[in-house]
Amino acid sequence: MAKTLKPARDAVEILYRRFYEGKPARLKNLEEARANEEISCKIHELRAAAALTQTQLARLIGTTASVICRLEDADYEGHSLAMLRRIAGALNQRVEIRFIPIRRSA
Amino acid sequence: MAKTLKPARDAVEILYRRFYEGKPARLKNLEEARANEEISCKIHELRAAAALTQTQLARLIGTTASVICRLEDADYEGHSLAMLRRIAGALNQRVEIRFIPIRRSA
DNA sequence: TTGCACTTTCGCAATATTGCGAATAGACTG
DNA sequence: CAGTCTATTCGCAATATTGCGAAAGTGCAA
Repeated sequence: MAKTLKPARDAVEILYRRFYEGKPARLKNLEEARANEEISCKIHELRAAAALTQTQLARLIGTTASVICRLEDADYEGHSLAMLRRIAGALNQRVEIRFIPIRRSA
Repeated sequence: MAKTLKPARDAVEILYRRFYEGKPARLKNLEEARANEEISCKIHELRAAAALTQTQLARLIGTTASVICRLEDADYEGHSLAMLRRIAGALNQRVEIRFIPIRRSA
């Protein structure tokens, strides 16, 4: 109440301050969630770009539509390299993995 | 016997022709093996660059040295995104994943 | 040679991911 | 409306990855 913070710009910023700012563990979870979401999104984009249905892609990699659906769910946390490679292979892509340094802002 | 191939340059090329050329399944396995080897190598390099022993890195990510050793084994096929992220996180890196189109040479 | 730190290999239990069918929901068309 | 195609959710078995200790293999220095 006291410290007179300058007013937050919007709801997102308010929520960020309340739940994440200065809480490394939560920030880490947030980053993981974003990373998973990104992968799900890429899989969906790749499939869409190839103009395939979930069932068609599933058959290409030897599994079922429900599995593809699970992979494209942004909340899915079980992404594996093996599955990414299977999908990439079916769509004539390869998976590149890079480790990128993070500059920590103290 | 007949077709009069021009002589192969070296043993590697001979072996390549005998076992891989024109055999997509084997080429795919070869590519996977190379990808796994590359990841193992990167993990090792990252750890070396951070000047950590396997035991030290293991403690950073909450596991044991034997696990790290397994990951750095070039023949290991079980690399997972989860583990790569744990290692990256401990070493202040992030894992970037990209799908890259393969130009198929017919 | 011994000691010491580090690495590697092995086996098995614990956990996580995948396989897959069934049921449901949504969108679109005739 | 029914019919069709697509997407989503659920549960559980099958497979894959991880956890972890014990034992043995390296390399180096005293």
